[in-house]
Amino acid sequence: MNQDYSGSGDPAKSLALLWRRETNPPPARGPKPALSIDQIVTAALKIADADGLGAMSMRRVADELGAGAMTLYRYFPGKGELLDVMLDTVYGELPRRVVPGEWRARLDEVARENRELYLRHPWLLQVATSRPPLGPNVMAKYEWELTAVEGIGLTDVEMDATVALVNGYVHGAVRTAVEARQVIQRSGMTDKQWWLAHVPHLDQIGDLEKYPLSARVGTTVGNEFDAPYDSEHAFEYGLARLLDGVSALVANRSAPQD
Amino acid sequence: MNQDYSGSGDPAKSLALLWRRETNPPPARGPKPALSIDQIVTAALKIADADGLGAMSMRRVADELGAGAMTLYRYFPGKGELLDVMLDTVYGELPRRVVPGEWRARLDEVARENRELYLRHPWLLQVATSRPPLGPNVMAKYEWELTAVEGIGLTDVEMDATVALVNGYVHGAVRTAVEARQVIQRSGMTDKQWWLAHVPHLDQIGDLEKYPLSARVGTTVGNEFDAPYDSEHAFEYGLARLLDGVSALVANRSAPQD
DNA sequence: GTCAACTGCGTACACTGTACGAAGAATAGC
DNA sequence: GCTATTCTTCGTACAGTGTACGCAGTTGAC
Repeated sequence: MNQDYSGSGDPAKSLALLWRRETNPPPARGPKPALSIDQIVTAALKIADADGLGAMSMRRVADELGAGAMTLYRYFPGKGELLDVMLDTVYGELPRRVVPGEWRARLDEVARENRELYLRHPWLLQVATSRPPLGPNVMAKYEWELTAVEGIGLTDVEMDATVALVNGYVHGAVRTAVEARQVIQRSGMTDKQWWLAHVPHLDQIGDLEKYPLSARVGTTVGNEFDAPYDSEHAFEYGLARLLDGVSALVANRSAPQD
Repeated sequence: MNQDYSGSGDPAKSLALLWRRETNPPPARGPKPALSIDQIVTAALKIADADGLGAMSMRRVADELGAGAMTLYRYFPGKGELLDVMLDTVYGELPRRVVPGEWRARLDEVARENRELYLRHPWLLQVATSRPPLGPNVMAKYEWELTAVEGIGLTDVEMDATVALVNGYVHGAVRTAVEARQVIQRSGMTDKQWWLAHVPHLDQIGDLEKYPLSARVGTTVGNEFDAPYDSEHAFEYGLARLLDGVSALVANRSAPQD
């Protein structure tokens, strides 16, 4: 679900980092810093993108920059704050296109842009965002997402809930897809191979006839997709259902019949 | 998203553990084992429920049982297999009620039972389930979930996708709720306190007027719920939208008009 | 030239999963 | 009862983690 990391410290310090504002005038005496916030964030992003959050240790980031591990603590209070800045930074990659026309097209765009972002930076899926770092890109993202559902008859509360619903949906769908992709890599087995390795033992142990629906549906799905889980299809199916559901609410709001 | 843990080993050994089948006759010579699979799983569940998956280390589980850490490896090939058995065990807590009447009531029950389970065992949210351990309760759960959408006009593929959609939705909704609950505990601040601590600095740093929708909607939501995120409301809202979406599909299937 | 202020970073600590192998216990065969 | 065999328990070790502490060395003001 989440790493525990999030900048737990002083809001002033965190916000200064996120918006790249120096709170104090630069010190007159002493050596100039050899690194910068941006350099460290870039190095950390490179590692997280390539090898995952688990591989992004302070030592590894420092190595990447040819520095000692403790040096990073001159720039960030801790790993949590580094992660906060990484998050705000990649949110900056969102094109944030505002699609003209219907709200549904706009909300669809929100879902797809978020999906692309998660696929490009799968470590995002591990970052808790219930109290997001209030950097420029986090703010702009929320504003853009609200724009998609503004002026279509929803209340403010419904607007917020709808945006959260779409975000949550995309998060879950991509998590499932990425999990499936990673497990193939790690295990060196496709889903079909994995299944075939289990069936004979399962058959010997349990009464497979007790699960007739699972057997029927599992077989059909397996044949259709050559895998128990086809992520592309699942994403499209789920998004269509979700937007249909929102559609019903919007229709109800614009033409209430009771 | 996920801990990397899952029993990566030999299917025969994993399935034997899950179904509690001894593959070989019990050994004649040597001391009798002092522990049992069930004892270890019970201890591990107690720790995970109380303090989270992060606290559930092999050493801690062993301590709980008054044994040495390495002793556990006589019973489980590794931590992954222990987690597999834990997962199958808690799935056994699902009442798996089959609600009579409409499919929607059944699917609603599926969502709510899963929600209860996640709330009772939040560590479940951290366990990757793209290749679930094929134990008795995992199998029964899938069969029960398919029962909810059987015979309402969906194809096998749509049945599987619908069940996955509902499961994914519940996972995401509870994850968000649990995250919010935990962050309050850890930080000792309510969301409102946290927000109030940030606003003055934000105001000084950025141009808050650039985010008019966020300001308006954020304020309304904050007033309405006394928190940026009210999990009960969010769950109900999202589930209603989702089932409405499925409803549209089911209606289309039972009365195709094109 | 002196000194204060600053940066870089080595070391240390308490954790993790688990490979290895030694120590001890229980039984079979005599 | 004795020995050999087989099995269980678990101490130690290793390569990791985030980061507190404090020392060494650099820079610029006076």
